[in-house]
Amino acid sequence: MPELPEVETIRRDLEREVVGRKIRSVDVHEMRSIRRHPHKKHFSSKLEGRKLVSLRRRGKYLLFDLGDDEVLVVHLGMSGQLRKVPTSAEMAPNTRVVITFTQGGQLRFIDPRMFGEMFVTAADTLTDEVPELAELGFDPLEEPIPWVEFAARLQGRRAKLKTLLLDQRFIAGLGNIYADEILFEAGLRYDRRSDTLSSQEVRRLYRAIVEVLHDAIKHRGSTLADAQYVDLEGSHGSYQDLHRVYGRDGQPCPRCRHVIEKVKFSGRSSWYCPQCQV
DNA sequence: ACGCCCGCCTGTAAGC
DNA sequence: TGCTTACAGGCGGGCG
Repeated sequence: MPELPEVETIRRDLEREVVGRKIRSVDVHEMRSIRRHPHKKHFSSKLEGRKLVSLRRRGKYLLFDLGDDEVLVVHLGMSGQLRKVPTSAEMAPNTRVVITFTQGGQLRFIDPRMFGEMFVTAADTLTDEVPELAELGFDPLEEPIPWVEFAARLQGRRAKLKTLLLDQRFIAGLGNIYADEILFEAGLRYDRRSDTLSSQEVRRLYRAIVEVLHDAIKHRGSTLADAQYVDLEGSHGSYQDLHRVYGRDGQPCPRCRHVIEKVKFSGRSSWYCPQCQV
């Protein structure tokens, strides 16, 4: 799915193209995509007539401020897309929710696998009603922490590094692609225990997190061969061309030329260089 | 508290 | 060619 760089790319597009607009009508084609609501009307009536006042991102969540203390929460899951299209555009397969604006144009939520979701909730009870948001760890770009604090948090756990990077309660926004790319950049193995890092290694890891994410945003995220991730306009990202280990088993390491390996780690694929990641 | 597995879904590619 | 299986960027729950 979209990870932090892809969600941030979409957020910036939405800010320019959609924020400030007023919602005329909402069509829900699939209950599963609004599964926290008891029925379609319960969701659509909370949006119709409202304005998208502003938009924030926390980790992989998009939070639209609707005014009147209400928030539209969007999580794209594994295959979710948000597309801004003219009202006359043909309906793409797997379109789950359609939001029509008063000045014309639509925002469409397309999601083949339906792991993504949208819901409206009160802003002041957001964290009570949505525990996964309340428990979200720091966002490395929106709420960076001092590296000594990061060091303390790593020291306080005895988990493998990749497990921690993927744990949204520890750090918000990373997924399988960027966890692997960050660990490569930092020169650290996926299975290195978090409490064994030297302070130099902690700094390298923190710097790698920030650099890889910034770089990926600069290139508008990663679109893999399945083309599941596209931006608001339907365009691909280009950061996949700069991946140094993800999906590159059998190819030479860009740093030391040793062959990149692919392993299974807690049920999913991981790529790394066995020579320069320690 | 942690690690591991499953289920949630559809779509695609690889394997037989 | 056609069927089966594995796998895919996420996440929550349950189990030992």
